[in-house]
Amino acid sequence: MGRKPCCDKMGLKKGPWTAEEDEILVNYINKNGGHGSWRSLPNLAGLLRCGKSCRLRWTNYLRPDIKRGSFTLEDEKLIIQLHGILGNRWAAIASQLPGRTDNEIKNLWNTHLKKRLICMGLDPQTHQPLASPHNPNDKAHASSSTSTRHMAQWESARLEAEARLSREPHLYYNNNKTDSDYFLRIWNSDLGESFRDVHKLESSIKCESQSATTDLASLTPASIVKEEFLWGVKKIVSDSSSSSSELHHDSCDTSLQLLLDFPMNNDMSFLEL
DNA sequence: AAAGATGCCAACCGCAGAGTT
DNA sequence: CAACTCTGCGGTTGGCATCTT
Repeated sequence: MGRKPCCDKMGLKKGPWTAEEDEILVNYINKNGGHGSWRSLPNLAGLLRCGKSCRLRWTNYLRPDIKRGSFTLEDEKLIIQLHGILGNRWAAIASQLPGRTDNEIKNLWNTHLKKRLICMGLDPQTHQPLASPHNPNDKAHASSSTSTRHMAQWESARLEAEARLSREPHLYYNNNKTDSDYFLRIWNSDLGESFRDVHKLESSIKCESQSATTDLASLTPASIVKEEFLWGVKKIVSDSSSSSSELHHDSCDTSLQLLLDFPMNNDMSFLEL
């Protein structure tokens, strides 16, 4: 659905912000305990800017929790790892680096990190070795990347949920509306913890004896915890979603399957470069 | 010293999704 | 349910700073 840009009004100032404008904006937000509606803020605060420009200036520069200064090596490494999982989803990446903005990370990526990956012989988009005509590792890489992609899929969902919760913490307690939020909530609960323990145990048994696992799982308390966990997830979904569509159930089932296959030891070593 | 190239980053633009009327 | 508003996001750009020739 199309919509007119908010900056089409004549007479509104564009370009770099002055110290006076910054001060007006900060004072207004501090005095009113928040920005309220961005659209009406410029009029109320007495700024000749559009709301969008004010929001950008605040979120990228004036916010009190903004971290200034250069990125550390650890930060850069984390950004590269997260980019490998999330791609160009700068906001999701920024949510994992407190005090850093998506714009800042995007700029860092475009000016430094992208080039660094290219220098290392890696494709900055896929993080795979740049295609070479006779690279013997290509085949092995393709098969290993399948499992990595699977884990990345789950991690991506988790990060998105965390990003949402960090923006709107109230969602943690009520009105959870998306699959990722449901899963994060129950995943972090006591039930989720029990499930992880059980699944870890089952996995180790499976390594030792493939055939014994199913019988064991069907008879021990492990299966009960597992069933209880899955029931809990489904219940949260059905309780919270008044209009459950076919699509919703499909994605729920898919996520459940991913959940069951996700590594249980929180080992993120597969992210290492 | 001057001109052009390159790097960097704040800010803008337009799209999309969610919420509201 | 359509029309509209608000907000967030990612891509892109303008302009200043620095480097190179």
